[in-house]
Amino acid sequence: MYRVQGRAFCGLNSHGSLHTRMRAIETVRSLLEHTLRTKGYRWPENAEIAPPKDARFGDLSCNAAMILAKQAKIKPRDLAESLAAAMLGADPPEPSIERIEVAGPGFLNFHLTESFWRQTVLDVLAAGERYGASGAGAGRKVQIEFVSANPTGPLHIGHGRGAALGDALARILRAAGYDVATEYYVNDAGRQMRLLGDSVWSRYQQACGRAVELIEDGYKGDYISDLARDVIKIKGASLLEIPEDEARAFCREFGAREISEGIRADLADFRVGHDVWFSELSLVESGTVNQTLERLKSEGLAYEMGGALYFDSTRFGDDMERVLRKSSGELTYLASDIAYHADKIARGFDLLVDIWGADHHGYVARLKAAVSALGRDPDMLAVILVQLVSLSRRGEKVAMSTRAGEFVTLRDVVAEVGVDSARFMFLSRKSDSQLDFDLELVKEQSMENPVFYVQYAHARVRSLFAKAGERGLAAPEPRNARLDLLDTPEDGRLLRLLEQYPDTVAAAAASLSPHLVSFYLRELAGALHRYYTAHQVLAAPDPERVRARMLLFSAVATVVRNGLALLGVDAPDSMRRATGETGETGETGAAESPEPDQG
RNA sequence: GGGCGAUUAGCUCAGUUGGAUAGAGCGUUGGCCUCCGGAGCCAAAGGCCACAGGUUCGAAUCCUGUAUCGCCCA
Repeated sequence: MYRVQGRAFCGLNSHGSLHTRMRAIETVRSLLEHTLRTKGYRWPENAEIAPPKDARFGDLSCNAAMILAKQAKIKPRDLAESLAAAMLGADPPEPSIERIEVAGPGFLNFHLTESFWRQTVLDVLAAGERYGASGAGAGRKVQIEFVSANPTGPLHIGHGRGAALGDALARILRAAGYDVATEYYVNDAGRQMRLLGDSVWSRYQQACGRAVELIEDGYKGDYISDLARDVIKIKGASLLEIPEDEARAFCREFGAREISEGIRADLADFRVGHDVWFSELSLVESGTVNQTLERLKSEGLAYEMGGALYFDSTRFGDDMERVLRKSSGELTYLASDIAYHADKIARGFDLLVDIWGADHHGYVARLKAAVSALGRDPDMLAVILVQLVSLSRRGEKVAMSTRAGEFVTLRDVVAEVGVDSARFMFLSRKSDSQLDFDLELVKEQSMENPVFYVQYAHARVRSLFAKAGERGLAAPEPRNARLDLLDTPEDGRLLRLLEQYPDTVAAAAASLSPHLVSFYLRELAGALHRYYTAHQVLAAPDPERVRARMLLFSAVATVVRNGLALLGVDAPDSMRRATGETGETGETGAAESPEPDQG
């Protein structure tokens, strides 16, 4: 997470900071790199400077000597000793380094001065909500495509996981200095849309009294009947009078539009927005798909056989050729997916991130092959596969069917547990592990759901400041504050964590892993709670100490707030109000009866 | 039959891309309110990192097999 150099995701990590003051890792690295140069060594490729897991090993630890030892033909510890001596004797001396120790097989352990860490409070307060932001991404253009569910039904909880992930990733990458665009690809062409239209059409006919069978493989949820009733409200029975093709088309377009609007509303209520909604149909109708296929053909990467058109993806590492256009003339999803990604590439993105459900993993190889075929490095496409979410209630699995009464839609789940809980839960797991989402545990607000633990840390500070206001204590001025009074172990812990935050954000961005932020926040909140128990703030021994601790707490609250903002989670001033309700006030019915709707 | 992902404490999960004595929360057990919010804090117990080999100074991490679970494909 704190790698200083090496291969991060697609090589996108680099360095940069909004702060004029050197950060801890940069300080150490710069000193060590300079020392290595004077001794004729180069910085080893995979060396890293990172906080060790055991605080006894100092603030930052580096393994460079162990890596260099082999080529230098020196014992690792001997090399480390000579490097340490050289660094301590550097001219001019590095004032923020207190001491350097050689330990274990040859680690260099750096202890920085307390006054270095105390400066972090000023950094945080000066940067405010920008603290943690960096230029690490150097403005590189990243596109994140996520959710992209077919507009054939409401979003379910699995989509929610992808939505939370994509949205948080966008926020994190923006904070880390990337130029981010988010996009939803609407599969509004093809067979599934026909099935949707036909499903509504058959329900419509039934509702109008015509005895027809439901179509095979059609969509069967209650929302289909609802759509059919909506059609009747608009059109009455008039669709029965027009040619059937037109009636089906109307049902299809109407259904897709209604469902799309529902999806947008669900996402908005989940605090997720996309910059662009991109229509598959528009690619087909504009001829872009056919142009792309022609291009592949002319380059010898696609060929006709038996009336069908094949993409020769095997030459790019896929294990079989893939059909682009069936002999019936129908285009496959892959055909428009390739055209879509060609379009993305043409828009000049440096990195494309696709977030898919794990059940689509079979598409990764062929789409990467497509990117290669389009003449680009396949690693410019990063596919994040989100494992499925299993829903349970008190340990009992909740069936993920569309049967009435099951809480399967994202909307229902969010109405029950709240946006904050749901988002934090999704973002507290790495994306490629399966997630068990227990509705009762999440709702109970027990520590099984750490969002409250983190939010409480923020609320604690805020209510403390409210109390300070009641007592006539003014918010202290950072200038001239006696930060040297932040001298307990608990102070040191908080200060170091505050300093780590920008690295955490940059690491989360570079590895496309929002869960690093949520784990960080749990640690920071824990350190705050511990501090709170160990020391008094407003009732500290002397006024200077009160001011110093208030500044520290203010900085902690800022970082908690900033971190939660990256996850799209609220940072409340008080936990006294119900936290399950968020964003919009619950619309009537949403949180009402959990009983199966017998209608 | 092929492929992808997973397997770490009783449960849910981290583990900084190969580093030092493997961590957290929940649960269990035992402590902490004269004190700014106890939705909190402290401590203890709990591990053959699925299994077997291999690579090297060093492996939960990388390689090869095997087992189990989930999912895709034919």
